[in-house]
Amino acid sequence: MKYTKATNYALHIMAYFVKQEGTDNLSLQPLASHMNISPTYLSKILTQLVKADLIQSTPGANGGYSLRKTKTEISFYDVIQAIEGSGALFTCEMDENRTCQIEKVMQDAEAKMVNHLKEKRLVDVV
Amino acid sequence: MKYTKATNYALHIMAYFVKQEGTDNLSLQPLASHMNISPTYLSKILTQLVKADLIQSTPGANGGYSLRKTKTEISFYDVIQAIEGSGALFTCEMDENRTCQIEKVMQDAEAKMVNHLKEKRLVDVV
DNA sequence: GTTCGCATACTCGGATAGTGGTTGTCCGAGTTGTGTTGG
DNA sequence: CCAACACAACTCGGACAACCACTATCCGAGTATGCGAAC
Repeated sequence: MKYTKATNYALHIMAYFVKQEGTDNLSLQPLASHMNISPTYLSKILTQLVKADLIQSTPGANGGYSLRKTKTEISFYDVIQAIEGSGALFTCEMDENRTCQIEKVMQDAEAKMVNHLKEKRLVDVV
Repeated sequence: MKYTKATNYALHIMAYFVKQEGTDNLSLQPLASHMNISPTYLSKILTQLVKADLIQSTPGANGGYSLRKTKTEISFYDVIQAIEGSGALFTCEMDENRTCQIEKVMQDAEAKMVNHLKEKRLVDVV
C-alpha cells in the first residue's frame, strides 16, 4: 500500500497554485515543464482536480487553470480525496454479516490520519 | 491506495491464532478451509508471518503453525508491517535536495495512524 | 468600418499500451512421526 | 525384541500465470480569442 505518484503530483501542483494565487490562468505547458511531467499526463490529473472543484479550467485561447476556492480553504485531504477517492483504506469483505471488529480498528486508525490531513492546509507549507 | 487482501487475511489469521491459543499446532488445511482461502496461497502469507517472528512453523508430521509471542504482545501494526513492509506511505521523489514540506505533513499524518495501530492489540477484538 | 471566416492557443476525453504489484496455482524438495518388516 | 526402512503428513520455496491498477502517450474534438480579408 502506497500513495500513488499522481497524489504526489497533485499536492505539488496545488501548492504551486496557492503560491501563484492572483496571477493569470496557468496554462498546461508551463505547468508541465515546471513540474517535470508530460503535459498529457498532467492534464489527466488536472481534470481530476477540476472535477473535485478545487480548480477551474477555461478553454480556448488565453485559457488555463486557476484556483476555484481561496487558498486558505484547501486542506491536504481535499487534494488527496480528489485523486485517491473517498473509499476506506481497509474493508473486510469476509462473509461475516455482522460488522468486523478488525475492520473497525483499522478504520479508526485511518480516521486519525484523515483528521490530521483535514487540519493541515496547503498554505501551511508554501 | 488500499490495504491488500493479504493484510486482511493476515489479521484474521492472527486473530484466529490468538483465539485458539494454547491448543496444538494449527495445520495448513484446516486453517485454509476456516478462512476460505486456498491452502497454497495461505502458506505464502503464513511464511511472511513466520519471517516476521509472529508465528513459528514446525515441519513434519503433526507439524503446523503456532504463535511465537504471547497473545497480549501482538499489535495490529506488527501484523500489518509483516505483510505491507515498513516503508513510508508517501515519499516525495521530486528532485528537491532539501526535505519536502509536503512529505513531512504526509508522514506526520501516517504516524498518527501507525500509533493507533501500535496501541491496539489483537486481544482487544477476539 | 463592420462582419465573416480562419488560424491559433488552449482544454477535454477516449483509446491504447507498458509496467509492476497483487493474487493465485503448481510442483518438487525437505522434515518429522509412525507403522511395518526382517533378522 | 529391535533396528532399518518405507510411507504418510506436514511445511518450504521457487517458478509461473492471470489480473488489475497505475503511469503514460497519442490523437481527435471542442472552445475561445484575435487577426485579416471581403464587402
